[in-house]
Amino acid sequence: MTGEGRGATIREIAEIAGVSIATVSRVVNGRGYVSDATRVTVERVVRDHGYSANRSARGLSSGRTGLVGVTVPRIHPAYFSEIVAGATDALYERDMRIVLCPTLHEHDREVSLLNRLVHGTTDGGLLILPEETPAELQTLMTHGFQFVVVDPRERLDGQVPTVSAANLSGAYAVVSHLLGLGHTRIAAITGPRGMLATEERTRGYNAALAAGGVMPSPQLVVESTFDVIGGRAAAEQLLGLSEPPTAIFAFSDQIAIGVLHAAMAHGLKVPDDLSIVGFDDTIEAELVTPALTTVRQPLAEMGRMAVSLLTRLLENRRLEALHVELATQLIIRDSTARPPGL
Amino acid sequence: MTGEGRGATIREIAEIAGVSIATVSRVVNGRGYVSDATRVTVERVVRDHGYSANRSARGLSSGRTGLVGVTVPRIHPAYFSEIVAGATDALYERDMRIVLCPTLHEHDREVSLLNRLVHGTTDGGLLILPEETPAELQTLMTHGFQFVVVDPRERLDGQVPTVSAANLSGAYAVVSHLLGLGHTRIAAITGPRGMLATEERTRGYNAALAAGGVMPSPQLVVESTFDVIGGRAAAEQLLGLSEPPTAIFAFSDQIAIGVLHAAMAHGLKVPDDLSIVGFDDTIEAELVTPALTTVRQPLAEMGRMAVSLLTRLLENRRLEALHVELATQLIIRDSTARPPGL
DNA sequence: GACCGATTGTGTAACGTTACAGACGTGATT
DNA sequence: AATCACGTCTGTAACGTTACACAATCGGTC
Repeated sequence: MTGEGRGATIREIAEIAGVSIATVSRVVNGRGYVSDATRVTVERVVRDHGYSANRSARGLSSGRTGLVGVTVPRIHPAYFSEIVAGATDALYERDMRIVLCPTLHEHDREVSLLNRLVHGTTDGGLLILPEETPAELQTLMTHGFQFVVVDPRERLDGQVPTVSAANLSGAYAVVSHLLGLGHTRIAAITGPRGMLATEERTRGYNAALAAGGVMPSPQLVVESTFDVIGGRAAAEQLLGLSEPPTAIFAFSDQIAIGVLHAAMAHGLKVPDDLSIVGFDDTIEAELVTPALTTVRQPLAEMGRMAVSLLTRLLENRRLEALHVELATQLIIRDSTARPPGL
Repeated sequence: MTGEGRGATIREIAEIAGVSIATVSRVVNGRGYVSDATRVTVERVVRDHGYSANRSARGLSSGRTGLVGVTVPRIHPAYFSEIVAGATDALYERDMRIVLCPTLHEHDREVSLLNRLVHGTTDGGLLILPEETPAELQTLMTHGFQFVVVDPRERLDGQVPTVSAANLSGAYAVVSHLLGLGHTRIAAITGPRGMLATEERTRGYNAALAAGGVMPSPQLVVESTFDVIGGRAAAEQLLGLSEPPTAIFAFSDQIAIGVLHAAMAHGLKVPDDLSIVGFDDTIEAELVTPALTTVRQPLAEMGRMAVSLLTRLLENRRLEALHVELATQLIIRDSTARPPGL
């Protein structure tokens, strides 16, 4: 049945140590009463024989697997990998491991993946930018699956625990910064319509313009995907206007880099001829020239926070009503300056 | 004992379908003889009740967990995440999942992690740029743990299956390209001494210089860490020489970006005043300006290949003597040109 | 000296699955 | 008629652990 994978069983350890398996179990798990003498003896035997509990058996018996499923659209973009890195780190401290499931943005794949994770594979889940509708997430909850959503795609009401960043205030800070430099024709290249991040940042953008007494102009707001290609195309559109913007607020660093490329293609110097601001503060922001002014999202921290919520959830069984929003911070680098002629 | 995690058990499915649990198991796993009629019936019941086998129970009974442990220094740098992405993808196709373990470059952490992975947690492992000494890896093997090493840090002899990239020929192609452009003062910023990647690329560098009839100059070879900071510092050193190089071959894209920053700080135009070549072809290479000429390592492919080796290993029990080296390819972009004055 | 509560240890029934050893027809072959 | 091979299905023993009920020991206290 089993492979030849070495490693003593709890029964062997018990026999060698001259105690019952229950005692060994209690020593290993650190629960229940065990005298110091017995504990020391058992611990020595365990160490000498390199014993480590079989996780499948433990999972079957206790109902805990020590595994947390993490679904994520794709591993690769820095945005996601930073969140995952934070989560993995926090889980490691709790002696738990991560089961990574990239969904490739495919809704069905994500659903089937979750179904499989639910039953006996994992203790709970972290859903990063999930494809599920709020209704599907509700269903998942009522089925007894414990999870935390990181960076929700849509607004989730009440029940589902979420961790997100302060998108609105981040966007507000960006536009205030640009207004402060003297810009008035400030464009925005948003993410896809309907996404929470897009909506919130747009609201921050509008609010800051209003506070600065600047009339918003519809043609200065262009929708895009959150990547370099989309950013570049949107920037082309903006730079082709009869009265082009002097500053562009890109809703992701990737978009901002696309803008940078477009600006160069147009022979514009950044930040002298055009100011550019990104969002996220992934590593790329500091690699490009000029280094991007951007909004720092505490990505790793979001991952850690999500783990923290999840473990509390797993212990207490739905305690606190939790929607956590972590603060964002404007990072001023070299891609923003006063508008030309000022 | 168990949590309230819903989901029917195999016994319930069997009862509803009017067959034995053994039959359900055979249908679900697609092994053994089952008549078409029974198969269809069981499949319908399974679908209707959203049944999915409890993985812990399966793991306990069959000795297979369907989980593969992946150790990786850090998740985040594109270099690693691309390999992991490839591996995850390949595992998904085999209905297996990945248990991700970042080692943070800590040798002890990696060892303890592996010890825990060995017993009943995973079926095997993928060790990306492992910290273990060859001797430790040998021990691991003789203990019956099945694994594949991706991008070995040191040369591993015979027994341990490895997947790596054609470092030597990649480096050779870089230097040939630079020589072809007319460069003769070609510097190299290597990775840390002793690492296989460093050694191989250095050999390729030297071989190409020799083939081109160019005398190597020791002061043109500088050691660095594989990151931007190290690259920048090493570049400063090279650019400060009385007779600075006209081209710099960086042993990673990160290093190359550091060089780019240093060049800008020195007021040098790339590629007009200085040609720069990277290695890896991670996304960053295309983001920066000018886009980097670099050596493409098929990172995702390496991950996929490692999975392929591992699954064969898990099925056949050590079949083929396997050291796979995947081809690299020179990608010429905008950071290389003829040397100044030619 | 009987009883109590606090400690420490034991024995064993789950947990849900797979693997294996059959049972039972059913034709074909001897 | 006996035997065999084959296809289909059943029943049940593991797998290694945890949780739980319960025994044993030991001071103290009435």
